[in-house]
Amino acid sequence: MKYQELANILKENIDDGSYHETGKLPTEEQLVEQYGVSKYCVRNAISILVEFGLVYLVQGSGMYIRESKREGCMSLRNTRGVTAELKGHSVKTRVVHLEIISADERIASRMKCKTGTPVYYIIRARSVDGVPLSVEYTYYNQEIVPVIDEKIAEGSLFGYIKKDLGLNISFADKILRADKLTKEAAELLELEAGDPAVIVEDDAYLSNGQMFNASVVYYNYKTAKFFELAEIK
Amino acid sequence: MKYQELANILKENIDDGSYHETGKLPTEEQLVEQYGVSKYCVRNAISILVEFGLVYLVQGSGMYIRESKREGCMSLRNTRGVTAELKGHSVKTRVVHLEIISADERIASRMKCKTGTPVYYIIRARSVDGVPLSVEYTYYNQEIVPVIDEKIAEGSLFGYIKKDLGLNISFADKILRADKLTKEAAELLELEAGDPAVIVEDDAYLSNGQMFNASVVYYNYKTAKFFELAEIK
DNA sequence: TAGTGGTCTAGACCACAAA
DNA sequence: TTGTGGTCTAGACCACTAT
Repeated sequence: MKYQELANILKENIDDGSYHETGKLPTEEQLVEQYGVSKYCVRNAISILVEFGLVYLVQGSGMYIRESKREGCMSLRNTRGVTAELKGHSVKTRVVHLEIISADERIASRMKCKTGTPVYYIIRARSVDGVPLSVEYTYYNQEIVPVIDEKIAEGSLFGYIKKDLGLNISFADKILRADKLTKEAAELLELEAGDPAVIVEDDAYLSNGQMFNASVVYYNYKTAKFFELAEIK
Repeated sequence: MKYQELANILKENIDDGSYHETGKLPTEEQLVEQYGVSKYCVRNAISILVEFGLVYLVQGSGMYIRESKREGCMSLRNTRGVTAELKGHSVKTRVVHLEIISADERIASRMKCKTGTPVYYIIRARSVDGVPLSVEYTYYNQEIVPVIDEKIAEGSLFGYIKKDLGLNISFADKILRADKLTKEAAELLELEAGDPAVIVEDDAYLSNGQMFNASVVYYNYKTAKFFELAEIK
């Protein structure tokens, strides 16, 4: 994809400070000429930069560089796994619990599967640079993901499903709220029961529309921050 | 814009259940023919639906309808104001405090303006159907927004800035976390000090790149939920 | 009025999914 | 193999900004 490559080039240029003097990108026309691609590619590349919050556009005026303060924050939109998100830090995952259970009504409804379907129930605790970050309670439909062992669960489960199983993960619904920590989650986060937590409920789907994973993650309120870029129209 | 109109039509069709039987939209080619527009328009329209989480695309297969459980949830990405977001409910805004102050160093750094710049400092409390939803602490640069009175602050400030002042609001950076409520915020939310809260810090910019508004909003953990759609690539 | 981003068309060809 | 979404081009014209 030409436009993805162009986006990468422009991203590097921005990081290099190549456009620092003017604070804006070359015009569409100039980019078309410089890189020998069509306007379609240029606009597609730019829209990637916009999505990442690197650039904002003003019709009739130009494409301006925008620096955002996402440092140390996690993205809610680009699910690339915590490890990739917080690179440069030591992210460790500990598997607290791992078993296969038979879906009761509650779980079946949550997982959009039949009661009795075998599902993995996994509890994982994550830490960043030695500080607890999150506790995750997650279910995987075993009919879709046949094998998960402790070693696999210590790494990126999404990565495993994509690369090793060859399944196409497509999208996820997330619901985000705050609540008091349960005693159990508090212990794993080295906090007190009743302390606040950001809670993210996550339903993940394959490209065929099947839900394969449902999870609830409790985040350490002292360290976890999320960022979001909103376009206002 | 043809593609925006087409998106609206398709959105209605989806709500009507016109595509219920197959669970998917007509093919791109069919839409091109049916609506007499180019593929460009069709794809732009579809990408709006994708952004809203109404549809997901599978290359080589089709465009599938996707229902998400955003009911009662607020969006972090599409900042249209709480009132529009939660329509069907009675959203009330009470202005707790409103004054003009001179930016000290801390505020000037936060607002990216010079110390001494006059800024509005406003505290607002919102309720939905009589239940407290949020407490907002917000600053507006008075050099950009010259006049805010209590009546204006009771309504949509963004709407006022856009429609009445004719300024172009472009984008916002948000940081999201959880923390314990202060005593003051707890009182306004009818909760206890130390109770959890989702906290959203918001920096809003005009299309010329100027920041005009910074705010911190504390949400009632018993009622406030946010949703987010993540695409996984 | 000139510069620059946004919309739209027509058409070619590629990549992936499903039968 | 056929259907369907994804990429890419060339070119016309519109809408907004800045001067």
